[in-house]
Formats: sequence, structure tokens, C-alpha cells
Amino acid sequence: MAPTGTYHHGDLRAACLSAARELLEEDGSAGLSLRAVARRAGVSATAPYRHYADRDALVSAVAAEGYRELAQHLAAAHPAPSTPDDLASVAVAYVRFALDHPALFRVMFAEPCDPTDEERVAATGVITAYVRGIVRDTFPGADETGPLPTTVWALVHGLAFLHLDGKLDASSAEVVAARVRAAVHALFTASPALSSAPTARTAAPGGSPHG
Amino acid sequence: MAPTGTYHHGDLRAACLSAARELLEEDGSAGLSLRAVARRAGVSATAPYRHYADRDALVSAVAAEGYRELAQHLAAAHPAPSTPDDLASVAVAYVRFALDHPALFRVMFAEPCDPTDEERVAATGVITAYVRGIVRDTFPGADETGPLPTTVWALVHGLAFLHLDGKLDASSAEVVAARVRAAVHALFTASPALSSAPTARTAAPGGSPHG
DNA sequence: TGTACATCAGTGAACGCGCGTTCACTGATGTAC
DNA sequence: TGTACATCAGTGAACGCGCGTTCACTGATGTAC
Repeated sequence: MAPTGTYHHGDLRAACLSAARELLEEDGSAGLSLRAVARRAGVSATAPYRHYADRDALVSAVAAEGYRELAQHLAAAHPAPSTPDDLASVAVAYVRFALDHPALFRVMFAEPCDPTDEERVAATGVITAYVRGIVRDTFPGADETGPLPTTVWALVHGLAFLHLDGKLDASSAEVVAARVRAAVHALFTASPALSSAPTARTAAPGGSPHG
Repeated sequence: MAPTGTYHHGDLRAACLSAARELLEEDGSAGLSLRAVARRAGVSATAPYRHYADRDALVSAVAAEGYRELAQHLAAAHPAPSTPDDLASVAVAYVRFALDHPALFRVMFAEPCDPTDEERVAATGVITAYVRGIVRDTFPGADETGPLPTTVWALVHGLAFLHLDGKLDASSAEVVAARVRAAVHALFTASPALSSAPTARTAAPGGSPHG
């Protein structure tokens, strides 16, 4: 996590990883080149090849790290979610992670990854299982194999990307959080007969898209 | 739409656009360079500059075209949706569009675009208004400014991207459609007390993620 | 403790590549009389 | 109808760039005796 000192003759593998993370936050996905990583790590252009087979391997390692951090971030939002409110908190954490690490989030989700990269596949699986677990705990009676886990994940994931890509206004963290909470609650209260949502009517709607 | 004949001394602007579209479908976003477009259009590398100020202008034009086509595609799925089933059909069309034009879809949504590009901003606005309109017609009594339109859009958008990025199995169009329908219906039937969703229990759940 | 040697992380020059963009140009199209 | 000219779409050479990757290398670290 820290871009700390042990460069040069320390742990170049980790140094590359944090250099990559920095470049990602600064220049977006476009800036993530092996040469730039090497430069940032203060090392010759070819040194990273000692630790990563090629550019893809580095990118996969970054993505895997991102998945691990996302999982931690979600867990930190609520250790054992069991109500719609808890679930909404986790959803807010998910969207916030995306907005706080936009380029990383894109790397994690852009493109089906090489399915032979075990580390990355495993990291994705953790997220899937985690979401399923939350939904199970939040709906003790629900069919765990039913559409609900997918629905919840898709909703939250969609909110993340719409904010990330400027289709929903993300300039205020509070407004974003309120919108996410409202959407999650809407998931449990929507009905054709209803003329307004009974709970958590805190959020503003759409908001300044600019495609 | 057609990569048809009038190249060379015809309408190079349009020729560039369809060349770009072809490259996108073949090589993904990575293949979308001005030089490649020129090559594909059978024209010198600098000819496109007669019609596009720079690479970004071309990309924006492609994205705007994509938005227009998406809007048409949705309208074709159902002219005047007014029930959850209708809405589900439109949702399926949305996800299908993404899966049929993956690179185009990514170009449309990747990155907040230059807000000064009027064509693109307008095209995005059309989608937003369209979604809001559908939700209004589907829930005549609902608060049109409430969280529901955003919730629906985010759910569908999330489903599109999770399939696109290989987090949900997209190898069968039927399974995808069933999953999307189930998710949309879940939106209207989910409840903590429920032990199974009463309608449209057609779909399989998650499905082989590979991050 | 001291020497001989193997290991292996990092070097630096070099490769070929495609890119965006500039510039002065050419040659066809179309208008004015 | 025919000539003179302006317009402007497309040319092609050239620029400088950063990229991924290869290769033979050097020089420090660590082990065996």
C-alpha cells in the first residue's frame, strides 16, 4: 500500500506494484506501461522482467491487488451485514472504492482477464462469494441460488460505473452515498402500485450526465 | 451502418466512421487509431484530418453514433413499454447491444467525455431521458424524480458490464436474456420476507466469473 | 576466517513498431464570366 | 460553350515519441569448503 523506501535493492516486485498503482492514479490506465513503472521505481527499463513475465502479468497483479483491497474495503464498511441498511452501507463502500480508485477499478473490470491467471481468478471469486454471502445473510429465507445476488451486484456495479463515467454526478460524496442508499432501498420497496418509496427518500435522482 | 462503397472520393467522413466501427469490432478499443482508420478507408494517414480535428473528435463521433444506435435498438425492443415485462424486454435489448458491440459500448461509456462535445452530450442525454420515460410509463404513479429511474438504469447497466467483462457467463444469449429478465423482475418482487421470487424464475444465478 | 565459485537481480544498448500530428504539395471540382 | 481561377479534399514525406521486448553483460549476494 505504501510507496515506501525499500527500492533499488529491496523488493522490486512490490516496488513495481506500487509504482504501477501510483501511475494509475495519476495518469489513468493509459499511463500504465512497463517502462513507466520501471522509471518510477528508479530502475532500468528491463529490470521488471525479473519479476513479471510481461506487461500483462504486471497488470494482472495490479488487478488482483485491487480485488483484495476492494474486499477489505467492503468488509470494513460492515463486518456482518444483515439488514437492507447494512447492505446499503456496503454498496456505498463499493461505489466509493470505484470513485477513489477510478483507473484501478477500470483495470480490475475492463476486459475478461486471462482465465489462466490463477491469482486474478481467485481474487474475482472472492468478490462473487462475498456478495452472495451478504445477500444470503440479508435475506435469510431467500433462494441463495436465485437471481437476487446477481441483481444486487449488478445494481451496485452499475451505480459504480455510471458515477465513474460521469453519467451520474459524482462531485459530492454525500450525494453519491445518498443516491446509492436510495437505490438499494428502492430495490426492496419498488412496486408498480406504489406512488412513492416509503423508506430512505434521501437522494436526488439522475443528475448532470455528460456522455 | 454499412461499410459500403463510396470510399476514395465519396464521403470520407462517413467512411472514417464505419472504418472505425469495423476496427472496434475486430481489434477492440486498442485498434482504434487515426492511422488505422485511414488505412482501412483506403486513404493517406493524414486525410482524416480534413474531417476530424484530432483523434478525440473521431472517437466522440463514434460514441455519439453508438448512443444513437443504442436508442434505436431499445426503441425497437418495445415501442411503448408499460409493464415490468416490457421493461425487461428493453433491459434485455440493452444488455444485448453491449454484448454485440463490446468495444463500441466501452468507448461510449469509458471515461467522462469532453463536456464541450455537443453531439456526444446530446446523445447521452437522449438515453437518460429515454430511461426516465420508460420508468415513468411503467410506474404511472411513481415519483418521476425519485430514485427508481436511476435504480433501473444502474441495474441494467451493471448487468451489461458484468457480462461484458466476463464476470457473468455470457456464452449463451438465452441464458443472458433469462438472467436479465429475472433481475428486472427481482427488482419488483424482492422482499426480506420472501423465500422465493414469484415471477419469471427462469434464470440461472451467477455463473463462472473469471476476473 | 578466507578463498572460489555459482547464482541471479539489475544494466544498457539495441531492435522494430505504430502512433499523432505538421507541413508544403497536388490535383480534381466547381464557380464566374 | 469555353476559359481563368479559387477552393479544398487528399497526398506523402517527415518530425519525435514511447512502447514491449531481446540480448549479452556486470556486479553484488550468498553458499561450500
